[in-house]
Amino acid sequence: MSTKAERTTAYIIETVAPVFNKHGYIGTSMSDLTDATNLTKGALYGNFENKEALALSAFEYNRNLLLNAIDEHLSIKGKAMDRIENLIEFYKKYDIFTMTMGGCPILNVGIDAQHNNRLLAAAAKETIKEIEGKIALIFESGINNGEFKLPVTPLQFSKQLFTIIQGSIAMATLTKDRKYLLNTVTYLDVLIKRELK
Amino acid sequence: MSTKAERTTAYIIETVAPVFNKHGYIGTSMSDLTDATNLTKGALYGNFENKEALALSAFEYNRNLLLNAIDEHLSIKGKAMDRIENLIEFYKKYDIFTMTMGGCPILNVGIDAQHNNRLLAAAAKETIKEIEGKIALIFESGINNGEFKLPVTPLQFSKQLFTIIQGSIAMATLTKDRKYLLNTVTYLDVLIKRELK
DNA sequence: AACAATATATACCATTCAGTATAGATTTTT
DNA sequence: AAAAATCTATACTGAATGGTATATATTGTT
Repeated sequence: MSTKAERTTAYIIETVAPVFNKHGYIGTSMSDLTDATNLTKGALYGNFENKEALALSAFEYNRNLLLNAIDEHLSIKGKAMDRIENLIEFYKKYDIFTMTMGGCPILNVGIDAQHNNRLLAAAAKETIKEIEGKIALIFESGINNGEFKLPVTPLQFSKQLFTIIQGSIAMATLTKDRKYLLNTVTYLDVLIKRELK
Repeated sequence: MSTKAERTTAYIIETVAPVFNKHGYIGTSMSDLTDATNLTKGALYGNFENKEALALSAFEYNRNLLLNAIDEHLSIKGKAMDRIENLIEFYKKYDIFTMTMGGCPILNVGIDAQHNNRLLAAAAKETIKEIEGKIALIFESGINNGEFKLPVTPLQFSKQLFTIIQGSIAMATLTKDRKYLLNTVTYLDVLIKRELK
């Protein structure tokens, strides 16, 4: 069983995560957080050292949700190609998935923190690396199984795939139009099948 | 000849634009702006109604720099395909181009303003539409000249092209690695030539 | 149930925030 | 060059900022 303190710490992170993700590090005030949590400053500062620690925990929380979802979609039974397609299907509905967290945490935090907070910016960058690595592993297994060949290294191919995905996320976010996700990610599906043989 | 007041207004916008673009609307304080301009609040508030008007003018300034550069690269002599390739070459060095303004204004302002400022968010969205339209016009002329055919409408093709470009911009920004621009935009070049015939 | 440990609420701190009134300086016009 | 118009510096608001000290509740342990 978890102690009460652990549960409130978890509650704070969950509640605070979408607020930080939406309004950014500077754009989020401590009073925004006391409003959202219905707790007082004493409670927040009792559980976290300062605003920065809160923001970092909040990002880590969203990041884990995302990485877990990616792992889940990449670990289905079947060929490597099936796993990649399953991931692409996930990104078609990425806007719905990130709804509760208030948008893509990588994009939001990464851009927001760029010139405002070193640790957050580094965390976003690190998350990208992790995702690229996960996708690359699938491509690698597909090559080793003799399932397909790639024109470039698995990591390079993974990077280009994720770049297009992140592009459609950015465009869908900036224009508030989910068609960018649907169309481009669908196009991506066609593209990969053509490239891999 | 321009009056002194017009020149200081222009000076303020130029000086303030990269500050807003880097630190965002909320992340930029009026004292940041007095520091950057070496002017006082009186001067700033004498030339602009408030912080929001300043931020809007700043974005408009960066946006115009970008749109002019795009127009320039799309209006060279030659076939439609040459113009598109010339634009792609421009985006290969986009990080250098946006250096002085502190990064891509569409991405930075669009993401930053998403939940913080309606007008700025709308302005970023509108700029995307304009760029997509400009690119679509070139594709249209290429079709009308019998230069190539497209698998989808010119605007749709333009949107997908720009999505991939914006993806490489986002990734290059988030990871501080310009290889994303080089690789993906190069890949884009190959892709288009294959798709268009 | 009583005590110790911990968690939360309250009231406060100095600082910074966007914005303003006004006086003085500088242009522009006559 | 004098007068009118405009622009900028200074000093100031009240409100909000992140953070803290401390008192009061609420836990967990004996």
